[in-house]
Amino acid sequence: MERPDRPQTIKIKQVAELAGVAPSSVSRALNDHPDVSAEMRARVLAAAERLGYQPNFLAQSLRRGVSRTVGFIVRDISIPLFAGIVKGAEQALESHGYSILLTNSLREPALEAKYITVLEQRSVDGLILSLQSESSPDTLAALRRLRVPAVLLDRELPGFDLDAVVFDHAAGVRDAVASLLRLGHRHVGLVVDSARIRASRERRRGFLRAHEEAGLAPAAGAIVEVGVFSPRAALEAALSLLDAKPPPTAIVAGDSQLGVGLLTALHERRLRQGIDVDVVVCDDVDLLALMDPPISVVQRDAEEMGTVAAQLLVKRLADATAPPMVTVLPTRFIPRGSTGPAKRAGT
Amino acid sequence: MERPDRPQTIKIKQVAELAGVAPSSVSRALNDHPDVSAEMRARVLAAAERLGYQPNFLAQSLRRGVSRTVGFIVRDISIPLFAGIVKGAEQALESHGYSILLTNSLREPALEAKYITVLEQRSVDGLILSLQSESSPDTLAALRRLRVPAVLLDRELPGFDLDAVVFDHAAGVRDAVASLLRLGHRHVGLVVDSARIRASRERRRGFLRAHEEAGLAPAAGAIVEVGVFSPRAALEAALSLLDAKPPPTAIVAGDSQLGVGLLTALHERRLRQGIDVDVVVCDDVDLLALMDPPISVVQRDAEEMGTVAAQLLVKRLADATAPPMVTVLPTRFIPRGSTGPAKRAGT
DNA sequence: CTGAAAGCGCTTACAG
DNA sequence: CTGAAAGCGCTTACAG
Repeated sequence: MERPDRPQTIKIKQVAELAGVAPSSVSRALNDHPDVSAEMRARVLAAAERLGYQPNFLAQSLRRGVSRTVGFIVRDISIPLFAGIVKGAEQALESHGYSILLTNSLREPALEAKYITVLEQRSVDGLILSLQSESSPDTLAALRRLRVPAVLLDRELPGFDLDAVVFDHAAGVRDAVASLLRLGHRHVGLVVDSARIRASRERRRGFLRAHEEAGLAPAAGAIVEVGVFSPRAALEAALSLLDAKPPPTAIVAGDSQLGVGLLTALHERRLRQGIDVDVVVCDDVDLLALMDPPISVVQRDAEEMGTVAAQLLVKRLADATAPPMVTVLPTRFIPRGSTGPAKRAGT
Repeated sequence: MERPDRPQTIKIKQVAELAGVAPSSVSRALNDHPDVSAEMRARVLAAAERLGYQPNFLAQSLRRGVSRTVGFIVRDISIPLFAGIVKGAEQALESHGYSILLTNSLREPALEAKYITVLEQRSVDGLILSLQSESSPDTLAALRRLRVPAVLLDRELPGFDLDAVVFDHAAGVRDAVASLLRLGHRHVGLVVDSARIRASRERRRGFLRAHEEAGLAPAAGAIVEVGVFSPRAALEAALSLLDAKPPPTAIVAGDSQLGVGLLTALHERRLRQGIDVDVVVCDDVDLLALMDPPISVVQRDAEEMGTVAAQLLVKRLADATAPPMVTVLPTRFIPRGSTGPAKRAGT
């Protein structure tokens, strides 16, 4: 009942011996070096093939000074948006021969900073970062020490000159709120994360712009900020809106977790979306369309963000001197059953 | 407007020079080698600290023959279950100094096999695998060539003697179906993935066991298998159940994607869960509890599966000779509003 | 207890 | 066009 002995890993030296040439020639032949005779190439390829030779990536990386590895820090991979981004990035990077080292910062700036350093120590060629805040001193210090390129996701770090991919949150929220105002809503609420990050600032901007364009003033206390995100804080923020006197007739939740908080709050208050309070969630999670009534959303393409981030990084690795690029990705309001004519407009 | 010159990476040689000792002594001091004098240790630590020395992981890995890196192949990280598993595994592995190289097989056996090889070439110390099938020849061949340990998630590969973590799907489905039968349902449907994987076989087993224990026979055609998963196939499988004559009074969906398929099918047929047809979904996604009525689920702990897989792998890396372990994780039926007394029992 | 040497598995100037 | 040598940045037997 012994395990069969598995063959040892084949090294370049063994290929060289079988082919009757020098290891350096094997390397050149396998790496498509121009100055290799046809005969040499054939002998080497045959020997490599026969032995099933696979070059050791670690050794190549050490010698070449390039690892074809990208570090990816997300706040929490179990949040669907981030999972989508990572999926998009992974596929795009893979097509260029890169692999992803993934870590979760769990929204802790200390971990974020630590992982930036750890990943650099692991010789990643670059980083893709979904940071928690735009002002954590630890993270900023780690970024200043960083000696490889980084692409930022949905954040802006003034003074850092990094490539970035951001969503045009303002446009989607503006369209959603404009639609609500057109439907007669006069008291629309907005729940966002801390205004210390770009995404929340942009959503607020879209919200205000829609009001401005409609010649209307937002209700007092219409915008609620969740300082540090947690499910509990999201729920409480939503409850505080629902419990306002008068309460809003429609509420926009800044992302899917805030959306879950809002729906939980509705549930606790025995209210229904689209009937008692109109609802928009900024993120299109598939189940939202299957609720009753289906929930209107501001949609964004997570995978595309990942794909674009990967492309920016690959470009940056090819040309360190090009000016940093910020790509803006669209968001789109999709009205569904949870938004409609205001029933209690002006309550 | 020049960028400030960032300091070059510090190497062991520079630490040695500053401390006035040999590089080998620096290495020993930093790696807590027993035979190092207190004075040597102090000088080296001071010099390393002063220069901000961080050993090059690639070089250490190559020399030590160990990379503290684990390869993780998931079918699709954007599926919440897998995201949860990866999160759990990442945290557990990180606490042991391991990082994760993540790849998505996209359910394609050819990619799965390729990534097993690629990850091995990248010198991972071990693999955690969420495979598509239990019988893909490419994958099995790649696994036979594999020279590092692997932990299997929710799959069984006879003849491979691998560590594995699996869910006790049968128990949760059995409890769910038993509950439905007790409530008077006499025609319960089950949608599962291909029976060629353990998870589906176990769910079917739980389904049959509940009937057996109740002394009842499952309705003809009660179990529908989705051969190769796709959203479309999931929808069609659910529709075929709903369109049966007579239709089931309750349906159990084998996982969250099949659940989405089922809910979409209900939507298309203008039926409501818990009112027209009772519904159980095997996976607790947070929005399911917020639907109206809330959906009964068979819950499992994705993060725990990741944590346990990581622990098994770490143990295996410490002791290659211990017998392979299969850890079984519980699943739990949580009744909610989408299941209740059969209204059309026996229709 | 410390240092000099060898070596992990490659690649790449450098001769020839 | 090919081979011998050096070197990527470390660690670890081996002397002393």
